[in-house]
Amino acid sequence: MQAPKDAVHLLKNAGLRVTPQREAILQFLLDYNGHATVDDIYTSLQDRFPSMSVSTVYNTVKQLSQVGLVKEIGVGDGASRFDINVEPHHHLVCTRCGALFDFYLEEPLRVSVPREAEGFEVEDYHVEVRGICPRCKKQQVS
Amino acid sequence: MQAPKDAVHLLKNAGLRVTPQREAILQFLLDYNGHATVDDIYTSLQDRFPSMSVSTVYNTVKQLSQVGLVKEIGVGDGASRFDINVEPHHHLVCTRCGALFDFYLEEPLRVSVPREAEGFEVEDYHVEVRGICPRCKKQQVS
DNA sequence: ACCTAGATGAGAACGATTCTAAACTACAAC
DNA sequence: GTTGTAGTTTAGAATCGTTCTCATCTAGGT
Repeated sequence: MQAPKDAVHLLKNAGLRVTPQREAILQFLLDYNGHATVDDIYTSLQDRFPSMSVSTVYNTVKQLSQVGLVKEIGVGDGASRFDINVEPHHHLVCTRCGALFDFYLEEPLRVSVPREAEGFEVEDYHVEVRGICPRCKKQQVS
Repeated sequence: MQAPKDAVHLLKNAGLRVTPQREAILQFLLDYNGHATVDDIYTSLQDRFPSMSVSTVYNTVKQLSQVGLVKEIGVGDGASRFDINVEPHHHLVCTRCGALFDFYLEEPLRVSVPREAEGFEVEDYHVEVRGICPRCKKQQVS
């Protein structure tokens, strides 16, 4: 039996209670093509849930992360972003406009733990590549 | 002529005005063995500069970053850290206690820019390895 | 239909950082 | 040395993302 892909079943399979807000938030992330911030989610769902609080969005995305349905990515200083792509992957970040692009490593990283951290147990890693995205490059006054 | 290593000359060579606060902040970072936060700097210099404002620390570390004398590293959510080690290097982060360790890659990363980001101009990259540091591993109740 | 653990909502609180505006000072020019 | 001024510092307010509190509400098992 394959795991179903609609929000309700994903929530149930993860052992989370199904509430309208959670369903909407997860569905939003499933439909959203990119890396949404809490505010993206919050403002996009204002129409359907005028009384939903930001706390609910924060609580929900945190729980979705915990059960592995979404991945939190925090690049630089700004707001955290939430990604429905939970496969291990990395990001290109535009230092001009903040745009974010996924990328995959051709081969896994070999980390040589330094002496002073001997015994460090690696859980995972994330590569943040900074640079200028094609759009911003075009807009450069040259 | 080699570039001198004391704070005053470093500031001058970088074209920054030499103020007592700047000198003290840069000297603190030169002496500090690790990754200091703005608060570390601010509280450590309270004795010598009781009236120094946090803004000054923020302004100064920002300028020092801009001229390449220090490197800002932002891992996860907490406060930014500032590193006098400006060589390209990466970090192990303990997910329990937040401890930070430097590490170097054995070979440079090969980044394959995805199609949707064709033309992305890579400036630099930073690898954040998450895991459990040896100290926290020992303290685990098993 | 009922009960209760868990979820929601409104707003306060928080920590990191940035902004503002007035007073001060490094340093180049005289 | 004195002066002028652009750049710096200061205190505190403001901002932003996020977490907390607690009273109300509800999903879902019985």
